[in-house]
Amino acid sequence: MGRRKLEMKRIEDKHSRQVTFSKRRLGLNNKARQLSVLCDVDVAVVVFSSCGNLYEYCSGSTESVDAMVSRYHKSCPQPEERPTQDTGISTRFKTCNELLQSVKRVDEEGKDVSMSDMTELEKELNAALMHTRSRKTQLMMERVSSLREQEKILSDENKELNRQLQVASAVNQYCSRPPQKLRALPLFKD
Amino acid sequence: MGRRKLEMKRIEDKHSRQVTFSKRRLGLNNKARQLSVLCDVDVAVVVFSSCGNLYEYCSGSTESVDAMVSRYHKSCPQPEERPTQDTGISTRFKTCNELLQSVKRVDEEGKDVSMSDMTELEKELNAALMHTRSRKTQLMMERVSSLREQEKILSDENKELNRQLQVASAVNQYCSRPPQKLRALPLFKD
DNA sequence: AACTATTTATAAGA
DNA sequence: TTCTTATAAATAGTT
Repeated sequence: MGRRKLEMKRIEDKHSRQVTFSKRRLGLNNKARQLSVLCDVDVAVVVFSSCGNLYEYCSGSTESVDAMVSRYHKSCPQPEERPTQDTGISTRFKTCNELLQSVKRVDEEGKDVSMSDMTELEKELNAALMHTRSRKTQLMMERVSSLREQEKILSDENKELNRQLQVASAVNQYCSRPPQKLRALPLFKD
Repeated sequence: MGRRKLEMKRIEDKHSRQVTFSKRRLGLNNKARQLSVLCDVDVAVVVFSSCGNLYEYCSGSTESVDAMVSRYHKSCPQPEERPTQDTGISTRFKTCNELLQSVKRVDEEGKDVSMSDMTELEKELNAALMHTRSRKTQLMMERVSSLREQEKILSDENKELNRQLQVASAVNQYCSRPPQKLRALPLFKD
């Protein structure tokens, strides 16, 4: 999508490649954000540039943030990943969308907004960011623990299967003795 | 981009949301692949769906997210000292502890600190925050991939054990037939 | 950084 | 699910 169709191969011109990288990296982040918002999922994008720089994007969901955060606080009292200092700021906004509307309004109305309004909005946005970050962490932690559980189940199942297999092999070994030997056994006496 | 413009908020209709998720997830992967090919960089995309499913995309078909991350670790022995991707701010502090000492000093000396010192410190703290966040994301991704790998290994082992067990049971069943029946079989003819 | 001609992605419909 | 198509969005090359 541009003045001409690009071949899907490495752009040889260094400058063009850099420009395309900047544009498309932002584009990718936008796509990730849209997917996350529209479909209510969490998305992370990580890009390692060839010279070793790291770029990442990470989404947060807007759904029932407060409930999530408090649940997370209750269930995860881990010192290492304590969600960011809850400053006691609570948004007066019901939804993240409402908050974004305010930002848009400020953006559109331009200079008609007071300093204190902006400060307030900054606080709100910061609080929303905290919540989002907490939720992201929580989702990842949940995913990790569910994988751990799955691992435990599989591991147990594995042990049990191994045991059964051992029993089965023992029986097989018994059965695979030559027939004449079998006939001599008490089991076949009658 | 479609028949009508979509509001950037959670799609409430479950079916539409699912359809959009499928389409856009593939779209995101395509964008990631294009970025990776055109600009010669490595890209990873991780999606956690709300019901806990994990979808990953990773440029370079042979390289897992995990491998990518460890490669990154190797090439950057001191990630905490690298300038951040977004701000380009690099800390003049060798350690996080040194930074914290500065904060403490500011806190104790109270008003004797200039505005520009505070601005500088704010920048440093912000940079440190960025690094911490990146590292956290990386560590979590690493954990998720290694757990996924472990899950795969166990799952394969499980399948194989089940197969072996099935064979073993079949043999057992054969062996546990009553002796008179066994004697009638061609195997015991002579 | 903006612009704009094109290409690409995709929402809704079938 | 898959295809089609009208339309929105992204972006390659230009300024």
